[in-house]
Amino acid sequence: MANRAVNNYDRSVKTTDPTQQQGADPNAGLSDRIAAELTKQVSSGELPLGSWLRQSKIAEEFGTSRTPVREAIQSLSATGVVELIPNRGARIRVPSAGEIEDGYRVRAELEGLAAELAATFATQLQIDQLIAAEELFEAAVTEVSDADTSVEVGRQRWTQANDEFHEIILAAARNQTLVSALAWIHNQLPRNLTWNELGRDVRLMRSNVAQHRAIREAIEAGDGRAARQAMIRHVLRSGELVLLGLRELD
Amino acid sequence: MANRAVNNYDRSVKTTDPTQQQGADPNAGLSDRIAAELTKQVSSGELPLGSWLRQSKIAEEFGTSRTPVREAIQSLSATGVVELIPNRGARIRVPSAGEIEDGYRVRAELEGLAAELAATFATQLQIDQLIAAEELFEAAVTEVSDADTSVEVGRQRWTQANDEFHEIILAAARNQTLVSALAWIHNQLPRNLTWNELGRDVRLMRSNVAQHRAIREAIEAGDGRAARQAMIRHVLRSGELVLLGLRELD
DNA sequence: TCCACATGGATTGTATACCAAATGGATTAG
DNA sequence: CTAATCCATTTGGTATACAATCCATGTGGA
Repeated sequence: MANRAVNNYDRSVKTTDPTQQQGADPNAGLSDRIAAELTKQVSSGELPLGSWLRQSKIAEEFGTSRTPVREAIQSLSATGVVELIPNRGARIRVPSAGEIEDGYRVRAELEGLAAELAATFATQLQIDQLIAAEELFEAAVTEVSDADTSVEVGRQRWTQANDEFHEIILAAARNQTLVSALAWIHNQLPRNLTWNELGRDVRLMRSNVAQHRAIREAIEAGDGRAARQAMIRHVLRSGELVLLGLRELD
Repeated sequence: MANRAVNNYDRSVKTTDPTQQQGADPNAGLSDRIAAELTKQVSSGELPLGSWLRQSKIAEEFGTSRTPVREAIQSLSATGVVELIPNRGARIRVPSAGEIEDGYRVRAELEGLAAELAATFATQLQIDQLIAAEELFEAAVTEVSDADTSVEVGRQRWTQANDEFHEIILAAARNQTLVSALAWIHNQLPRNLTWNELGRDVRLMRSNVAQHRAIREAIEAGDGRAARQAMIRHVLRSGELVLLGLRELD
């Protein structure tokens, strides 16, 4: 019925994975666009972990039939965003403590590789971008310390800085499979877990900023081994923080 | 019409990814079963790289309607087995040289981590299983050297030994995310590429067997760092072999 | 009071039919 | 030999129907 027209500006061959990035989707494939939008909503926390994905409701929201919605859900299941329970539907995966532990170990390895590669391939421009991201971090810290500004602002600022920092390193690593692999693992491990723990304590944030600086310095110095080690430590500490937060819930 | 009854021996909650392993599918979800079967056929080379997946034909083969087939294809696209060309259909992805290079770099890292973890966690039983796999390797080598037996037998034997060897290490690593991550990358990089190069030259095979032995010895000695290094070298060499084979085609 | 069991509503999973849009190749015109 | 046109095939999406399944709720009995 209410069917919005599809704009066909541009023919793209679309060789990459659908749900990979948060970027606004081009033309190809309603199901892909729905899948991408849903993953974005999961990552942003707009859709809470453990909640159900009702096909009819989603179809209504997007103004489509159930068919492309079901295809999208299949994609989400394949990428691990969602778990499929037979005859019950799709539920947004809430990782167990064990899965988080395992996941951060793998993520550390991959990001460590990215840092090592970045140490040999990074351009001066990318180094400068890393430094800019660090300044964003410090801005976020002072914003949180400041009693005036809301917590939400600080959260967004910090998240953005963090995303940028890691994405710059990833770009500098010049390995497309690595990009895909990290996108994959970000679907397994919900992104924002870290902030929940970090945002409480300014000392933790300062420590975190220092870790980022150490990574950048190693990359700038072209010391691949040091960059890798610094990155691995950084990611593993984040994982420990998240696990600590989980154990508090008992 | 011709609709086979579905056996419901066993209710499984099915929390894991659908196309993950090659194992025969349980109950849940026709689309999942189709996706799993198709990925298996791609991995085994039954479906050649670059060929098209025709919805109608597949639907006919499985005795279903197009609906679950389309959902399965969406899953395959999400896992990277297939590339989706708008209005043209799904084609089995044939990775470029660059993708293979990047992919093997990532795979080396992940398998290296697995080997390191295995060095600390492997049980004596698993060590024995690794040794058994090594004997399978040697059997395959002699079988290939022997002019009587067909090449296909040697190929299957070697592939099985290789799969077993790496799966045992993976099991010994005790990290479920790592299992999933390697399953993911196996969908990006078709599995059997290595054999095509390895099978030609018995010296290459012997060298390969030696690499496997070195890995096992490091694991047996509990030397994580050595196991990681040996595994990384092993995987990277396989990647170089595959790349050499590709360049020959020019 | 509490447990076992039937019942009904909601939702998924699959089939079927239909059609617009697009694509690549064949055919035809220049 | 090239360019425009036409056409068969295939996808992508809508709509609808319906069996199977599951869960919650309520009912009856010990």
